[in-house]
Amino acid sequence: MRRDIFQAVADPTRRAIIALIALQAMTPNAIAENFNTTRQAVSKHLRILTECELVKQEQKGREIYYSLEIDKMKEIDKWIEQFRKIWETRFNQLDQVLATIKKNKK
Amino acid sequence: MRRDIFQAVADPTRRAIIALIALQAMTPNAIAENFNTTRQAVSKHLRILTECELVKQEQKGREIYYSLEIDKMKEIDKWIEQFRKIWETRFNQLDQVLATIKKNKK
DNA sequence: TATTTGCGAAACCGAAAAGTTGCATATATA
DNA sequence: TATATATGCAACTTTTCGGTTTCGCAAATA
Repeated sequence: MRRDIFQAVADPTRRAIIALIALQAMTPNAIAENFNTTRQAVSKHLRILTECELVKQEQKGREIYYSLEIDKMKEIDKWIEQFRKIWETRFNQLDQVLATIKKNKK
Repeated sequence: MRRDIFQAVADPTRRAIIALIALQAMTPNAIAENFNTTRQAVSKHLRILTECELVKQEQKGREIYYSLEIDKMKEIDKWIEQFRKIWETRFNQLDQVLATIKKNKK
């Protein structure tokens, strides 16, 4: 069981679930209605998402509402940041090259 | 074969390879030296990364240099963006709440 | 109280993935 | 030219993953 956030996000259904519950909490049944799978399959995805703390539960009677733990998503953003730095640097360099060309044309 | 960028990035070894070749191109042998796996395993990872266009090759004699296709990483960033919006909004809301508390204290 | 509903957990299955081994090919080098 | 080196590719094995089915439990409802 690897259960890290990148592995959790690798599955397209789980990404869809994440997007679905990002703004409002939903029950497993309600979530499952949006997909071509059974409630149990969704339940399994939710367990994986819960295990890596991407999702939190709130029990209301016999219903359980799942919602996104948005802060956890920042971990992915944090990993991406190192690459963002690279492409921003390159963009600035390209920008300078273009500026130089423009200057020389005058 | 799913071969999408999220599945590619799910593997920790592949993430390490990506980080390794982000700044300078490297040969499979040189990359493999950084891990506890065989060259063939690394080669397989590189193939997967190449297939989803995260990595590009440059042949030099009998050596092949692999480097990161940084633009492709933007796809992950793009997906994260929708959530960044959410947490930034919440942060601003929290900020307002704090400002209001401060104001009322005066 | 009996039945329905919402849910998680375990057992099972088929497909896919990750790693290993062995081999083929092309480029260096002695 | 013979050998060593760098690499990719295919076959095979083991593990993991996603899904379904079945079950049990608790809460709602008739």
